[in-house]
Amino acid sequence: MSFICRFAPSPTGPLHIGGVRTALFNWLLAKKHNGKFYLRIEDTDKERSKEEFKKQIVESLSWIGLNHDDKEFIQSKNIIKHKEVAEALIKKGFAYECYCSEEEIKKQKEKCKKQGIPYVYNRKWRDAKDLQIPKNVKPVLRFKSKISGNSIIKDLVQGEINISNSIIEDFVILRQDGSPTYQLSATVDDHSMKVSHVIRGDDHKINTFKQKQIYEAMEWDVPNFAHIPLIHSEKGSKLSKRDKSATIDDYIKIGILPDALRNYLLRLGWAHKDKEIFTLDESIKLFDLKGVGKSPSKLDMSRILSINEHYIKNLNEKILFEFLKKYAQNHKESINLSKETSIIKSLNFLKNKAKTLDDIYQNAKYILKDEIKIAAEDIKLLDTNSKKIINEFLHEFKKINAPNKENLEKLINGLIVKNKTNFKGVGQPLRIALVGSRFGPGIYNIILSLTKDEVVKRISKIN
RNA sequence: GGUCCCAUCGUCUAACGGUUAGGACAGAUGGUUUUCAAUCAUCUAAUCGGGGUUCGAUUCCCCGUGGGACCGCCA
Repeated sequence: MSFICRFAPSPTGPLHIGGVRTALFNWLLAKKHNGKFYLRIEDTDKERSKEEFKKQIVESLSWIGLNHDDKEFIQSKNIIKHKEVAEALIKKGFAYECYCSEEEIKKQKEKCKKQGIPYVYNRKWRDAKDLQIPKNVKPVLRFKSKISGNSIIKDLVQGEINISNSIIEDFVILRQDGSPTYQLSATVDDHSMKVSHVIRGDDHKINTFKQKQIYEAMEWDVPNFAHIPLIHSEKGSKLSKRDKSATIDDYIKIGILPDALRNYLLRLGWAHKDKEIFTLDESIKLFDLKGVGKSPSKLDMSRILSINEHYIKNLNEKILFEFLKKYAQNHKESINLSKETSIIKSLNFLKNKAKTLDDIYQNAKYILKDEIKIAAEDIKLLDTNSKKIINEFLHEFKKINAPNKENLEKLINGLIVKNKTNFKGVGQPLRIALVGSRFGPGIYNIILSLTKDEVVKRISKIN
């Protein structure tokens, strides 16, 4: 059996994390079975579709490594084909024109609401040979849905879903302006792309019953369906693009690594025993739809951070630096070329303090910037005694030709004894002088990550 | 309101019908340390309720309850 999967977002907003997970599951299944993974941009809503969103979607997917086969499909380019299928459905007796005005429909809905009964289009024009066609109304084309009986879909995640056909109305497949609606376009495209597995969000479940009828009317093979539960916001409702930390850009902005996000998303609603960390290869090998749970899961930022931390700690420093460099370029200030080597050298301790690329960037600021600002609260800590101590340090430090951990340790231990203080008594003022804050990396790490001149310059400034 | 779906620690989840209900994140406590972190050790914490079926139910069935999705000429 061939596996042809697809991710079909509409470019009406930035890609959010639920969409990324849907794409991931499709991608994983395709890779696992040596199949295809396509990207289809569903841009038939001309009003809301924007080129910038399409770009953002494509870039986000490529950022997280979900590369698609072939060029992306642009749905609007296939409209002619969709209309041909609409024609064919008319010929086969599965579609009809409906001349109800929008007001008429609206009235019906209100009436139903008042009576407390569910609205379904009343099929007025379904068999309306003797109805007078109004001149001022342009028709829509509706699909002739089944009226009686039940329909079942065998969902690969949800199991069998059984509904009564009476609740599926005669849905619109061609708008007043003649353009195809989602139900038609998606079905026609899935068929012509030979999609074998449609993996999408839970919110499409009802659509499946509509689309299935189109497949059957056209005598096309019906693909497999898998509806995965939605991701909920921390509040517990469907994730919307307005939620904070919903779009993938929100995560990129704080410096989440693509692999970490991929790993997090994989584990959200899917598990393989007690395993938490999955390399890309492992996830391809181990992923299956059977392991996908049926209940929605909530987003958990601290979990994302923790996984990200894990990936940062385990990343080769050269690669980590490339991420950092790119991150700084896009979201902060570019890293000056002259600072590159000292940053790479310092990454081994910087990364141990970081949950995100932004943390690394912030902690590395004292290397990146030639001027350091001392926080107001920390200036207070530099009293006369600590100034005296760091001046003594400076005096001795200048004599050292090549600073290393050993000779620095000797120097500082000497100062501790001489001043009858402890490590903190020497370390804290030094850290403030060199980094601008009482928080920061270990004091030896700081000194050795700066040039001798730079250390001298910064300490000399304190007086 | 109608239809459909779901239900294990706060969160993500594991557990052929037989486990002291496991792991991870978060939280708490202690050790280490040079500040913040990190790290190590320990701890707290869950099968929504009620009925069945069964020798035995987290697991199967029914009913409640709670949560969610859908109900567009959006996708």
